[in-house]
Amino acid sequence: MLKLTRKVEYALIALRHMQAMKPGKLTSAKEIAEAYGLPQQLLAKTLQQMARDRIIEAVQGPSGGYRILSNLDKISLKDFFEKLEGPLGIMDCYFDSDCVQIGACNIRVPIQRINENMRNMFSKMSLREVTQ
Amino acid sequence: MLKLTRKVEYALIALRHMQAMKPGKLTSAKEIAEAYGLPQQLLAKTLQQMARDRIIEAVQGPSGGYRILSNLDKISLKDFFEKLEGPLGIMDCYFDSDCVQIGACNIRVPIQRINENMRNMFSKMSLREVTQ
DNA sequence: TTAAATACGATAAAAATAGTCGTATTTATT
DNA sequence: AATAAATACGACTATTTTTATCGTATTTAA
Ligand code: FES
Ligand code: FES
Repeated sequence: MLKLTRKVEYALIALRHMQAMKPGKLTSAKEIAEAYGLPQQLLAKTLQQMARDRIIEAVQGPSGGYRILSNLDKISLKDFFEKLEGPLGIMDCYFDSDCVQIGACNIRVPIQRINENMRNMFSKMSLREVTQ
Repeated sequence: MLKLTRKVEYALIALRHMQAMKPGKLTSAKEIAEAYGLPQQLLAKTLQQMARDRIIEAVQGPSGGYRILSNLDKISLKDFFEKLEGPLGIMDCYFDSDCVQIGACNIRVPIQRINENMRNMFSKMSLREVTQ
C-alpha cells in the first residue's frame, strides 16, 4: 500500500548510480540495466523521460549515454515524483474531479489534510538525499 | 501514485458516517452503500474486516448493523492502514524480502529513510482526525 | 417461519502496471 | 561512405493488482 512504481524505483537506482560516478561521465542504459538486472528497454524509457524533464542529459550516438544535469539538491522528492508520475496525493478527487460521488462524499476535507501532509513531507526532502 | 485503495476509502467514508450519528446506534452496510453510492458487497466486506479488527462492532440479524467500537483517538492512521492493507511502505523490500535484486540494489538505505518518514507521519495522525 | 441482516470464500471483470517490439534517429569510429 | 552503438518513442502485449460480483451459510428480530 502506498507503493512506488517500478518506473520511479528504476529512476532512483539509475540516479544513484550516476551520482556515484565521476561528474560529467556518461552511463548508458545498458550498463545500468546489466549492473542491477533491470529490464533495459523500460529503464531506457524512464531515462528518456528524465532527460525530457531536464533532470539528466542524454547524449546520442555510440559511446553516448546519460549524465546528471540538474542540481539534485534543488529538486524535491515531490517534484521528482510528480514529474514521473503526475500529481501526488492519496486520492485523486482533487486533480481530476470526476469522482463519481463528489457531492455525496464526506471525506474530501480530511483527505485533503492528509494530502497536504504528504506533499509537505516530500517537498522537504531533496532528490539528493536519496541519491547520495 | 501513492494512492489509497477503494477499500480504505470506503472504510473512511463509513467510519465518518457512523461517527456522525448518535453513539451506539447501528448502521447497516446497505444504508451506507445507498447514501454514498458505493458497491454494497464490497463495502460490507470492508466493514466485516474492520469488525474482525475490533474497530467497529457487528450485530447480526434483521435490524442489525455496525457501530463504532474503539476509541478512534487511540488508533493511528498507520495502524488503521496496516490493518486493512498490510505493511505500509513505499517499497516492500523490507517486508517480503524476496526482491529479485537484493544485494545489487543501491537504494535500500535511502528508501528505508523515506519509509520511516511516512510511517512516522501516519503514526502521528489519529483515525479520529479523519472521521470527525 | 420468514425476512433482513452479517460472514465469507470463490470467482470474474476491469484497470493499472510492467515489459517488449519495431523502427527511426543520431553520431563516433573505421 | 559504411557500420555499429547508442538514444527516442509509439504501439502493443503480458502480468499483476484492484475492484466488484456471486453464491451460500449463519444469525436473529419480528
Ligand atoms: S470526492 Fe472522491 S472520494 Fe470523496
Ligand atoms: S529495490 Fe528491492 S532491494 Fe532495492
